[in-house]
Amino acid sequence: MARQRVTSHDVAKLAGVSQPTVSRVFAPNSRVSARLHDRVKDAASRLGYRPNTLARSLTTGRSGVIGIVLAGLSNPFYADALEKLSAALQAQGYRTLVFFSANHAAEVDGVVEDLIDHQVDGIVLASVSISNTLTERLKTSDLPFVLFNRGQIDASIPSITAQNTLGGRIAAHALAACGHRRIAHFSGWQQSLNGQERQAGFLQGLADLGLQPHSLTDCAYRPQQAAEAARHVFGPTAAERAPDAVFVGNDNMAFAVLDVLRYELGIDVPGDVSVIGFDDVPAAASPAYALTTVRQPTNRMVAATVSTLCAMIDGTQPLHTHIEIESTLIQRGSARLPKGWTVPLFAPLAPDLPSQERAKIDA
Amino acid sequence: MARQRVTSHDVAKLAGVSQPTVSRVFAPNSRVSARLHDRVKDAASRLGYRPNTLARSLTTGRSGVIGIVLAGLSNPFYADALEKLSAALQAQGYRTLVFFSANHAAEVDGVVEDLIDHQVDGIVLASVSISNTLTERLKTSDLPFVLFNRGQIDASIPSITAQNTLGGRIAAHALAACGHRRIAHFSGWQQSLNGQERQAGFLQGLADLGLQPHSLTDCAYRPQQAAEAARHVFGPTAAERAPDAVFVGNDNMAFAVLDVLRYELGIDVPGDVSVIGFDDVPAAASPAYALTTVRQPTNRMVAATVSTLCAMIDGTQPLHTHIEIESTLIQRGSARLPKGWTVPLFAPLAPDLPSQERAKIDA
DNA sequence: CTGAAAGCGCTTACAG
DNA sequence: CTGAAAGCGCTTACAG
Repeated sequence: MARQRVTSHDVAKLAGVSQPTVSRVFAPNSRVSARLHDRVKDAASRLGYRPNTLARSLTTGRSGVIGIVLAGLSNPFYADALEKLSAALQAQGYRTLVFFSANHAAEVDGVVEDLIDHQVDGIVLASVSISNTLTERLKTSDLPFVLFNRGQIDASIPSITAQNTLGGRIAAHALAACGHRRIAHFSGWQQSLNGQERQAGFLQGLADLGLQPHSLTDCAYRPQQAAEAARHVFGPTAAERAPDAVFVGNDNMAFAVLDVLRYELGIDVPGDVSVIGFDDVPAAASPAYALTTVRQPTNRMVAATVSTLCAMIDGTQPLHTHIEIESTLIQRGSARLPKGWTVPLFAPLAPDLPSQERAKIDA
Repeated sequence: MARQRVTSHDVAKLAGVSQPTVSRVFAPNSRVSARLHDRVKDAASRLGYRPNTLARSLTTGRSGVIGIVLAGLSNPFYADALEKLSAALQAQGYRTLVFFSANHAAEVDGVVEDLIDHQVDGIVLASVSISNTLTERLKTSDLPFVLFNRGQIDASIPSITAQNTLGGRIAAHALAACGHRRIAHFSGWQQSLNGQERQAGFLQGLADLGLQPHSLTDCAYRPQQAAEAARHVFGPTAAERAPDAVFVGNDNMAFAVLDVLRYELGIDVPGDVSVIGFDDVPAAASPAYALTTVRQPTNRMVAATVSTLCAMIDGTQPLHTHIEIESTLIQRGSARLPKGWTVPLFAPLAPDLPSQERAKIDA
């Protein structure tokens, strides 16, 4: 099977030049006389020649491909992010090798070895479950990588997230402003920093107001678990008095909660219960959900991720190891906020991780 | 920047063997004595050696990567398909290089050149807008490729789709069985075979019953255009009598139609109007939509795609150039079908493209 | 500006 | 089973 038969040697022969000259004609910045240049271009197009990227990568040591590791695409936040990451990377001249790894840490680790074998120039880790041993491995591998939408205790590892803690705090204040006092939280995975921070912010927000949470349920970012939690906490068999509001750890879970509330339990949202999500995925804007939610600005998170990674690849120390993009509340119909209510200005939070640098970006 | 420093030479030196022996230890089927094998493995793990895939690819001529070209992920059908394609390919030992290309044919073409340069072993084209010149180019390039969810007039090009024509026909019969007589179609892109076939099937189904369509609107697979069409056809300013049912070219557009009908126009679905979609994406099952739809069996389409592509890569002629996977109606709440209604058994359709082989798979 | 030479890190006949 | 040799298709100093 001889695909891609024609090489620079063939072109050289036809054009009557040396092989390196052909190579130079196709190199970004090379000095070749106009005469030879044209002769080579001519021969190349007659032969249908295109440089073999693999061979180029082998000599230059740069493959021009970035690996992206994702848990999956069933959460539209990641589908959107992947598409945007890929576009932004492509704009920088990179291709993207995409790996999906379910949430087993072992699997993620294997995937990364694979990525290293393929000589990727850098990695974006966008999977929530990344073992610390893996990030350690990656650190020693000397391969540039950044965590997308995934915090990390280790302050030296570059990561880009939204303001998770602030977002949780905003949600608590908003729900309280609706008049609710029995506010539950169906949280994201409490083994992930994202999940922890959103919950911590939520508790902080309640504390600001002298409130206690109705209950805290770890739903692990799984819609099914969130639906279960909704049945459990709002259903007829609930042990204690049901909450009158719930802050859900992400939109994808919030949709499941809304479905259970409205169509299984016959609860009116926001008449009886208010719901606030996190992410602002496209479906949140659909009138079928009209989900009030804390927005993660994907575009800016992607831009920060790509520029950080590119800087690292080019050998520049990134300015900030951790970048937090502003989270804002998007008001729609699932929480009965008073007209004209706006998020209060909080005193800046003491960083919950003292060693962690934080850069608030507002471009 | 010396990443991946350690090579087979380093390992060879440490293990006291020749470099090719190291190579053999890491090759799938090589004969190496147990003693040397262990010594090499040992040295390799002490050095943290892993074979350089790029170098291997350069010599073997196989990169182990498959290119996937997609228009985008905003349609959850493709998000789901991408994840499954990637998993199935990975199970066959392939990695996936993913390219998104908006719907400009020129862009898709550029992407494919890029893929060829990267020495992919094969390509899955899952973008609706692929120029015929491109498929021609691909054919001459001698690179195995298959069209996923995208038909092609040229019968020699392998493609895997659902039974689009049959699906459209089923939708027409189902809507008629609801008692509707003014049935509109908001179609998929009429420049694509998928869109054409679904519409042709729909018209055929109506013709079976002696019916005429209320109207045909090409919505190009864009939810926005479908929403526009809904406003236009069902809105108060509609020129003629509004339809009482609509078959929408895919689910993603159907959601937009449902939103307009219910929340902008106050039309009861299915009380006033029945809606049927195409795809059966996960959100169709949500009670917020409860969309009755023609199912495209993604799993089986993916399996057929991967096995066809792998066969081609291994030099086997694929048994069928065109594989159509069975389409079935999923009954939910957006069409008021009589209890117990089932799809009639149709006489097989004369193939609308005489030259095209068709294989109905029912595994 | 251009060519001859060496090398990127593997694999694969070819001998032994 | 194992090693010496050649080669995959490029790029990059090195001379000229």
